[in-house]
Amino acid sequence: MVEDRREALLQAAIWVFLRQGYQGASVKAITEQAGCATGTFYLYFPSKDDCLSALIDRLYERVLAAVAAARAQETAVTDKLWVSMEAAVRVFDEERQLAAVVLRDAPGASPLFRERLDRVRRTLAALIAEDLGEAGMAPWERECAARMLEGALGEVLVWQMAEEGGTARLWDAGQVVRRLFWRGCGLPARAGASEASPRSPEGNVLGRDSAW
Amino acid sequence: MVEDRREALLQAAIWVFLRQGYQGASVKAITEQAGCATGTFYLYFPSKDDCLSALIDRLYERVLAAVAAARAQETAVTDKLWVSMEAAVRVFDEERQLAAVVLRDAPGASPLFRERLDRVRRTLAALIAEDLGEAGMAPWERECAARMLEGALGEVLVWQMAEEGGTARLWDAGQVVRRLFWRGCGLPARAGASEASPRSPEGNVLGRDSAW
Amino acid sequence: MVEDRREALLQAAIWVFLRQGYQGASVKAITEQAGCATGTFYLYFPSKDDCLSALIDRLYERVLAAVAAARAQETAVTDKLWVSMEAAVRVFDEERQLAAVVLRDAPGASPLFRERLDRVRRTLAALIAEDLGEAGMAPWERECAARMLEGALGEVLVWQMAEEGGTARLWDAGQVVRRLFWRGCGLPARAGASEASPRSPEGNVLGRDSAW
Amino acid sequence: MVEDRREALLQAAIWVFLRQGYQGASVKAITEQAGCATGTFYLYFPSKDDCLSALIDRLYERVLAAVAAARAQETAVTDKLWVSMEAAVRVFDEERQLAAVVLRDAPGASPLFRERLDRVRRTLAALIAEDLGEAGMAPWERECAARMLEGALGEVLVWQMAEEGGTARLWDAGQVVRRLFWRGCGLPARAGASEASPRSPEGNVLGRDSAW
DNA sequence: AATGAATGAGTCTTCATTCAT
DNA sequence: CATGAATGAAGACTCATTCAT
Repeated sequence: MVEDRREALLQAAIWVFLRQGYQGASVKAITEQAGCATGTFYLYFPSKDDCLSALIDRLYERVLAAVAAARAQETAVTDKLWVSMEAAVRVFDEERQLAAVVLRDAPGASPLFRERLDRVRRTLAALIAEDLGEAGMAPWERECAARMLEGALGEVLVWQMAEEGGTARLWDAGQVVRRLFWRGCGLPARAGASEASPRSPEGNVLGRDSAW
Repeated sequence: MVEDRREALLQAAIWVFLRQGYQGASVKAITEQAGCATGTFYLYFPSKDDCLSALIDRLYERVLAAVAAARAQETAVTDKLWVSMEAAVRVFDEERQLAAVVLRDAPGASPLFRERLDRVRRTLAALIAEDLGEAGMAPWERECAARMLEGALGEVLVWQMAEEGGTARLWDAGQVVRRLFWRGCGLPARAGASEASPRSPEGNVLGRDSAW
Repeated sequence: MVEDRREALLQAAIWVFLRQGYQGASVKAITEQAGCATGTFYLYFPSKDDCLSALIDRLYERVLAAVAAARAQETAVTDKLWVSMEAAVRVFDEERQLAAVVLRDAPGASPLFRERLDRVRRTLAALIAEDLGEAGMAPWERECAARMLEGALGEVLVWQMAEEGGTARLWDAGQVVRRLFWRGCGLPARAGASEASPRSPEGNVLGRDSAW
Repeated sequence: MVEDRREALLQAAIWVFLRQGYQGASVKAITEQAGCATGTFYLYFPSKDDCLSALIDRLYERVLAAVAAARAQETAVTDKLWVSMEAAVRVFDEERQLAAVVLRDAPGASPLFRERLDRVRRTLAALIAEDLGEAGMAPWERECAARMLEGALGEVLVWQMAEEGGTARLWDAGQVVRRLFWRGCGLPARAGASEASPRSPEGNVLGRDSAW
């Protein structure tokens, strides 16, 4: 089916970009990984650039959708912020390779991607900043804090992805970031937060008694 | 002088990488910007890759030197951490273009750079983690927190560098990150911290009475 | 019907070749213009080359047929030559797009087309040369003159086709060429020749009193 | 020397275009013929297109220069026209391969070349038309006649170039065209014209007694 | 030390042609 | 007959790197 091919190519692109970087990856390498001929790539993407753009869009569609869905469940502003962060971390965790490619390679690949990435980032940052505003933070700090959160999550993701042997503990790391950010913003402690959503097989690494 | 040439080439490389990205920049563009012939580049760098490597090294030499110098002035662990962050922000602010190139382009350019970048990052992260350990944070959280801080500072830097019209407020943004991180880690409030080192012309944007 | 499809493809090919040139035109563009799928093209032509070959053949079949028919009406050699030229111009005028494609694109496209084109040209040139021989011109000049006539008519055609706004006056231009060639060959003036076959809507542009 | 390389590439391009056509010729084939590497081509021409453009310009620079020089020697209008034609034929004869490439391949290669070619053609046609005007021909016929002459000379050139075995008699053929055109325009016979400039080794093929 | 012309491997992309449906 | 997705060879062009001067 048409969508299967496109999907296979996108997955292959993620796989190859992750290993060779965007610039280092040739279209030939992608199609070989996808199991089709070079020309086939161009039946699904106008250019190599458009392929990466599609990946960027894909990641943020998923993040935005998850965040929107999570927020819809809550009424209180701080609750919305709290679940938003969780939703974002969850998507990063589930789509870790896609996320690593987009967050690591796209910014340096070309101003084009930077701009595209920034559009969605601004959307997310605006959401977070809005929440923080309602929580009483001044405008400029809000923006900084929102960007800080994005950078922190991205870095933690890329860091964990680089760990050898599939021992990545993205989810746990995401929880740490969330907690630290939360407290840093002076928001009210959330009792039992950490136990609420253990996701890593080993269970939540943060003990109940942790000052965290 | 030999060092002048090398320096001119490094500056030219920063200038060109910042605008075209690492992969998008040709050696020819760099030498033209530096005012010398293409071949001359190879008298000072074995390859284009080595040029970026030199920039990575340069940034971290400066960061590490500044951090070390700042720490030497303090005795208390929390004080060391506090001034370390300030020192890092100061270097990022002073070498903003260099920092933007290294933090934005290097990770996506090749595994080679990722590795090199990671070596120094680990050094810094270890320092921060050590401080946090003495401040009572558990080992795993410490690492996460350290990475988070690095990611946050990098993101805020790149974000501000992208702002049009030279209105970048790197220093202010760095302060916000520092404060938020500090509180997030549950470290004791530092009275009057923000007023201690106003660097942006407009003065510190965070008013004395800010909850921050 | 089968012939309809083939005809539609040939018309589409003319349309596309005229705008993009033979090499610049893709089979896909032709089939899109013809309203069918890419593969369908190959049910009617073994290759893209054969399609242009078919157009070359088509033009010269028509020219040769018209010339033959016109000549059959006359008995005197000079009369045969005179009406031959008129017949050729008429076909070029009626099939101006086809003629423009064949005369403009085919020679440069490949030795293959040059050869094919040349075969028919030789046929026509031989006819003309024969007439000129009976009119007393030496063998070598006859050949030159015949080629000259072909080149002149082709050039005038392409020139007029390039004129903007559909103001092409192919027929008139053809008449001028015919007259000039006729006199150039030292053939006896043909009284009232120009009035005999006004074809352009505006009527013959050459007034009766013209030295021409 | 720099100009040598460029010249070698242009000559190689003529050689290859003549045999394979413009589109059929690869840059690799040109550089191999010129004895240098593929990339070298791009040190001298921004693109393959620019190479053909340079050839077009070169041909017409030479034609225009020769025509201008010839005209400068004459005062009477008909003399100017007469020597103009001779000059053009001489250049076509001397630069026969260049001329064949430009006249045969350029028109079909792309609208770009058509336009470029047409600019110079208009210049030449205007000159001829002007002369014919002073000789009493009506405006519209003048233009037709000028184009006709261009087409005739071009066709005769390409025709002769296609002859096998280097037996091309371009100069002779050009003389025939000139004579026929001259008489066709009703211009006064030029006594002994043909004997004035025998150029082909075999001597002028047109006997003194020829009606021509 | 400096130059910059030359190299040629490698890239993205196009497109004539095929063939399973 | 018709389709149009798939193919893969080929081509224009780039650019890091070298080296004779």
